[in-house]
Amino acid sequence: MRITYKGDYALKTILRLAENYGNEPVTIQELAKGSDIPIKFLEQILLDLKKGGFVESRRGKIGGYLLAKGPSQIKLGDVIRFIDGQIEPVACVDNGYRGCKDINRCVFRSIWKQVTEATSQVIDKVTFEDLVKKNKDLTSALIYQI
Amino acid sequence: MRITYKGDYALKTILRLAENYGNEPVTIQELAKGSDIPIKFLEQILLDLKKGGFVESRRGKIGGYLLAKGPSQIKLGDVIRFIDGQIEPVACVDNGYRGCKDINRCVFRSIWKQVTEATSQVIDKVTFEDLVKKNKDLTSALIYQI
DNA sequence: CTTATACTCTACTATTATTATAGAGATTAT
DNA sequence: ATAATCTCTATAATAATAGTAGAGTATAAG
Repeated sequence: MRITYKGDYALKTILRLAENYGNEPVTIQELAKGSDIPIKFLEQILLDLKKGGFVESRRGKIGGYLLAKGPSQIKLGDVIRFIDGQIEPVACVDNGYRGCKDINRCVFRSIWKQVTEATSQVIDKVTFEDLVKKNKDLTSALIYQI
Repeated sequence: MRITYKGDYALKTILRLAENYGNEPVTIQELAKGSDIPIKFLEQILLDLKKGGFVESRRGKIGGYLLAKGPSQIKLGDVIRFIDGQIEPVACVDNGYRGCKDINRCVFRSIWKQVTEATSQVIDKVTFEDLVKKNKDLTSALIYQI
């Protein structure tokens, strides 16, 4: 698995919208500025996320973006897989793969499967509800420190 | 972590040399042909692996490549890290990273660390001695099947 | 019904990493 | 000497990533 900038931006944006869940839509402008993301790049990412069913949009004067479902219903792994593709470290773990002559004899393949499985365990057990909570705790802990 | 073709070739080559451990050097020619790797590409990879202390070479008529240490002393993770770089899914897990404004408040960071840790657990516990054995078992099982 | 605001869509460009390919040079066993 | 083999550097082709540009569409509000 490799998280690209696109993926990183997508995750940050979803987190931001998760924190805003239940409130008014947030504009691309605000999202971009708040997370330090190039606005035109974020536009594309948001369109993707919309196609993926993660966000909804409203046009016009009081437009912006909203989470399409509750933060508890979006797993971290869902977004990662949708934006950055399969989490496998090599293509050969994928079922459609036909690059290797004798894939069934490949001792590495089972290793990649183990890595994939271990990674899934981590990213599929965390929802954005968890992340919102965690983020709140982190921030308040920091304030308390000061 | 992402295994590139270069990494894949490197692993296959080390495995091949591990199987040959204790015997005569194997030429690039043979290694390339046996694992279906472009020969000129493999040349470069072998030079890298030599710099990394994984293999030794002999020039001249009966030249070729040898493993520089015992298969039990080479972990899968060693080769992966050396050839394909850090196994972290994003750069920010790396200590030198300074891309994020408030990295200490990043809820994703701990996730990436967990993924990294889980991946290490898999790739650092397997040596090429293990892989040679596993490969032998796999092959004989296949023969037995026929 | 006009206007300002905000999302939508498609095309294009720059940069970097990956995956090679090419060819001249150096070493060594025979 | 010479044939076989590794060594080294440069270059090229392709694809992925990251970002930019601009014209178009929808909508709330006056």
